[in-house]
Amino acid sequence: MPELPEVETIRRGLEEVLPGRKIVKIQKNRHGLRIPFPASLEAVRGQKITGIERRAKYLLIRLAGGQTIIIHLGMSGRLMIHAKGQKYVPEKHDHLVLALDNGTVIVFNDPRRFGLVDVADTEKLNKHRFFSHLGPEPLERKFTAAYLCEKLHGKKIALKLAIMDQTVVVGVGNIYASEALFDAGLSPFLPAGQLTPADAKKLVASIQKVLKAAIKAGGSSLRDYVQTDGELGYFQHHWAVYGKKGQKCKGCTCNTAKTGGVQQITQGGRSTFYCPVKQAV
DNA sequence: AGTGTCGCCTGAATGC
DNA sequence: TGCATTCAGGCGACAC
Repeated sequence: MPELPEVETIRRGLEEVLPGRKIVKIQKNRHGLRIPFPASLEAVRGQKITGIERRAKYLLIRLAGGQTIIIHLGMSGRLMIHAKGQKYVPEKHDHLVLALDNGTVIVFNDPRRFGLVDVADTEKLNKHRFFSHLGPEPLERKFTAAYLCEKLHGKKIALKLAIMDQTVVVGVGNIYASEALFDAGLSPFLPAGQLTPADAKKLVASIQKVLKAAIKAGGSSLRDYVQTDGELGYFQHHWAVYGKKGQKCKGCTCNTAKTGGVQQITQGGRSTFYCPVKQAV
């Protein structure tokens, strides 16, 4: 699924082709995805795109008219760019198609339909229901060990769930939560409020490290992830613990015959992978 | 308020 | 072989 690094990679791809272009056609192939397509989506026709930004896992397409198209890819969403001259052949689950004034076609395909598209006034975006409650971006200065300790103070919730909480920090999904905790050598079960300042420092560094590495790799997390240029990519990414149940963790020095290797358990209805040796409570 | 659970959805993987 | 079941998960809604 697209997590922050994948969304950032897509943002960079879109930034290459969208700014300066005008949207000339909007084709809705169904009434909506997780939420209905807004009536105001029609009003973006004829508008010029001024920039592409990202907040958490949301893509933000800025329009000259003062509005922003909000796109979330959910679990299985893809954006594909068909440059002028590349024939657009409709595929199953192509839900929204935007045509630009230079012949480029942007397609939002999402089999599982957990994604969403909305339109909002750019100036009021921070008050929008998708954004008003969000915590800091993990790669920005506000996300520090001191902030994390203070935010988690008194919480009994498991650390893994805490760092996936959008109000704590955005963009850390199920895969990177497991990877970051492994990198930091912290137990996913630790009551979040018990995180020491020293370990918070490690955790912040590890979250930033794994996200940056994934962005550098060009986004990576799902097998069916497709880059915005339509090319398949990065399926070969190797996780340290994610998806490695029973196997040796990255750089493993454990006696896996005894430990059973990487453990897979469920927290909050989601799979958590961890090394019982390096991430002991 | 903090915490836990559910449901949305399809397709791949697994089970019998 | 083929059908049925399970699993994957972001995130809002809801229950306690």
